[in-house]
Amino acid sequence: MNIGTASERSGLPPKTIRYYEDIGLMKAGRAENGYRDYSTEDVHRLRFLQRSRGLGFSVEECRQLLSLYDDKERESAEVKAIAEAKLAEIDRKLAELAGLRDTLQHLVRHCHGDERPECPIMDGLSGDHAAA
Amino acid sequence: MNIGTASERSGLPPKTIRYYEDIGLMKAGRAENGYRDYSTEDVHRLRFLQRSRGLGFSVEECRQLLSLYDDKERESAEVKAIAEAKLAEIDRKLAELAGLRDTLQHLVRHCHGDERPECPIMDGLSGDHAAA
DNA sequence: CCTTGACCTTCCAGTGACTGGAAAGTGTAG
DNA sequence: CTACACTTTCCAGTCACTGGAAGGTCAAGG
Repeated sequence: MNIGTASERSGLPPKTIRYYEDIGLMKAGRAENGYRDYSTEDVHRLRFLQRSRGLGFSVEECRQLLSLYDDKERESAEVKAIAEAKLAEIDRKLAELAGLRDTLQHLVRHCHGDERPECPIMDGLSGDHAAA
Repeated sequence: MNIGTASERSGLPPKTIRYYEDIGLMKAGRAENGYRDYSTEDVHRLRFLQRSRGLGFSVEECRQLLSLYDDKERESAEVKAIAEAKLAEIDRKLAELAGLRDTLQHLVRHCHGDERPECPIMDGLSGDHAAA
């Protein structure tokens, strides 16, 4: 199947699929006319990539995951370790983002938001106390 | 004061301060020897930038915020609108990240993580059911 | 006075993960 | 036959820095 179809079925834009090939993440066969040719298995690998990226794994982590995916002898412990590290990272990001949210919300709540120039948001961003 | 001192006091690396000057976000005076020269007010603006960026505002948003910061006649409503839009965006990101976390945690919890090759994480990443 | 080393300058290149667009070839439907 | 969608490659741009090279400046120690 052509790249357009593989794109639809995997949820990855054609540009991204070509990019993944460029960086050696996913190579496809070629038809006689020079067009890339994708098998159903290829589409599975693309979906795998689409999901992993969507779950926050970096391209390099996807490369690892993909090689484990291909390795039928791999140990599940290896996969679990990678996933757990990523989970911890997501938790860190969540906490950080929640902190930002609170600071910003505090600022917004205390701003009267009218035509006057006084603004606690500005004060909060420029002051020396607390914040992020 | 030199860029190194301004860097320490603002929390921004010298490279970043020069970069901000490059993109016209923050220009500094020059001493006779050609070194950049920062005033206390400059350091305040740098801190403002450091905080705003840390709170997730893009450089372009910081540019807006900074011009409002400089405009003593600005209306707080304007600032509030920008901050509220950013808050909504952070909430979206938080929800998305929480979703990822749940999916990944589910996967990790169901993986026995031993020497066997069977792995629910891999299945979850490659399968067609569910996931973010 | 000279050297050392920390600091400063500019400029160019690279990061991650794409995305956009140009120019040209291919396939298909009317 | 023509239009148009799809494909190819390649080059450039995005965002917000960051690294490094090559060279100028400055204060302290010998």
